[in-house]
Amino acid sequence: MRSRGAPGRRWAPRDPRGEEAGRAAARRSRIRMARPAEPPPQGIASAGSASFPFSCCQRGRMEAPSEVLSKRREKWLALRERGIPLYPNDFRPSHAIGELHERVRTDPGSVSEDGPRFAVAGRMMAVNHFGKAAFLRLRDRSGQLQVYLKRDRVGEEAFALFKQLDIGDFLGASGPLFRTKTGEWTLLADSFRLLAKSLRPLPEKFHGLKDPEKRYRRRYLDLLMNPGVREIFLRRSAMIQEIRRFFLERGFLEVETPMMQPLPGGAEATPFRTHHQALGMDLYLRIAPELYLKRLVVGGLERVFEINRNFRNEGVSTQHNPEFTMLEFYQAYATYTDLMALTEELLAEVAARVTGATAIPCQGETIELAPPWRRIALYDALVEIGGVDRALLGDREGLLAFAASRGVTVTKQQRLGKVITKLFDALVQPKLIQPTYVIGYPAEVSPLSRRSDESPELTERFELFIGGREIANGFSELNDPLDQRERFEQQARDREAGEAEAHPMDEEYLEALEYGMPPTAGEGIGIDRLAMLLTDSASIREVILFPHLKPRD
RNA sequence: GGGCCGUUAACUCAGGCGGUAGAGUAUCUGCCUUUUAAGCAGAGAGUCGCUGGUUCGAGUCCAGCACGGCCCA
Repeated sequence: MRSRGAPGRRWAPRDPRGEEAGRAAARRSRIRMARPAEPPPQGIASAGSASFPFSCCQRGRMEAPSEVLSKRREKWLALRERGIPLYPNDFRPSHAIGELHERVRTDPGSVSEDGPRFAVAGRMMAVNHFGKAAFLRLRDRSGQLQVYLKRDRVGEEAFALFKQLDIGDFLGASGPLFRTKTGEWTLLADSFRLLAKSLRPLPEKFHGLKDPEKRYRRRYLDLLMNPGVREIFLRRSAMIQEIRRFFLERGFLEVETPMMQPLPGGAEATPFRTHHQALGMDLYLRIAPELYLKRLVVGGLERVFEINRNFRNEGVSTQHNPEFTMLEFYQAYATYTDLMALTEELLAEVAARVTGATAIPCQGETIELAPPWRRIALYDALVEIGGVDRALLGDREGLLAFAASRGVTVTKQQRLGKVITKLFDALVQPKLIQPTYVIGYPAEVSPLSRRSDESPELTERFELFIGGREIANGFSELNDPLDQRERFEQQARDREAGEAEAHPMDEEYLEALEYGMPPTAGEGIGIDRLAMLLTDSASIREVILFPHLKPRD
């Protein structure tokens, strides 16, 4: 039924040699009248019918449509009655709008009112109506272009149709480019077509869409109306591409490991539980890919990385979304020291490529990502930055009292290492604005980390803090299967003592270690947190397209 | 989980001590063939988040609930 022949192509002169012929054809028939109106499909009401086949959902409830919505529906039905195709899909733009801007920038001489014709398609974002002419703005993925529509050029019938169209509709237009008297390059339409009709008005053009709830629930409108939002997600995407390139260049293999796991390991967190019907078994959404990635190192994939989602069944905040994206990477024959150097290089390079500089703005301050970064031992940080008396560090009871005095809540059964990290989170972390590695974590809070050769109660582990937020966590991996078994056993005892998030015993992982894992270092970097950093966003919801929200009702 | 704040037209927001609901944008009608948040004239548009209470009378006061935001845990 759809015409794919010459008549259809006159709207899309992809072959420059066809432009002249196309223009002539366009003059002959300025509006592409549709085939005779087909009878409406069964079950779809026609104009005047009591029930409209449209969603009446307003603010999450079913309601009578407002006047504004009713008007659009009436127009929609009227256009259909006239046989205007509301959703044709055979228009082919000859250029993206950005390509036209590039052309007039680099070769303005080749473009004029008498010059080549172009066909563009996009959403109509604004229109200035005059009596017998109109300016409108079409936006596509690459930019925005003004189109000038004159009745005596597109024809009376087509112009009358245009007057029935709305902001938000998709249009295709073709014609030459000219400059208005204010100097703006504008497409002088020989013809246009409706490509998709909209039934709902876009938010107001000047104030846009501000209500955070509406922005997140209807992110498409947010993307349309708030230019900064689009920039954030373009930058997030660029950031991930640069990270991927960085690791691929260094001989890392990108892999994907299970999201549904029979045992949720690799981190301390409450998992989401799900169920496999056919297998009749419970599964957990992963809280980390760590144990699977290390199995791959056992299997000889000495450098692997994964960028993928983790799920943690915890509260929602400006720093936490139940699902979040994590980069994890593992490198054999490396230590946590090597990873600290690698991470400095990674983040400085990614920041420079994505933002243009290694110094980035962060909530009113400037953060310098160029190496080297500060490194400080956990206990020194507690004393020097957190104001903890050094004499208290080995004294669990004294620390408990100190924690209570600072309003840090610690449960009675929690062991010393846990108290230490809680104090750190409350007293030190918010002050670590410039990139800082905190090193030397107690073994009891690091059940997967290799012990330090000098101080076996500590591990070869670091956490990276930037802007007061934890960005990365890395360590030399524990590859001694006996020590690993003992750590798991201690975790099991902690769990029995009430630590619900203690790491579960994982016999299959231990079996893999028993086959032998080369000395390895591994690290996880929170991609959402990094995106917040590189876009200067205060909330994680600003860097996640569809952050978790409760359903309305 | 706790505290504070918010929810009024499609969008952004006003609504003093309780008395018939307001503006701008958008929409509709008329005029306008180089506008830029176009302009001029006119018109229409609301379950004031939900439920209950107080009151002759509730957008406004009270209670509960829902959703969201910020802070704390």
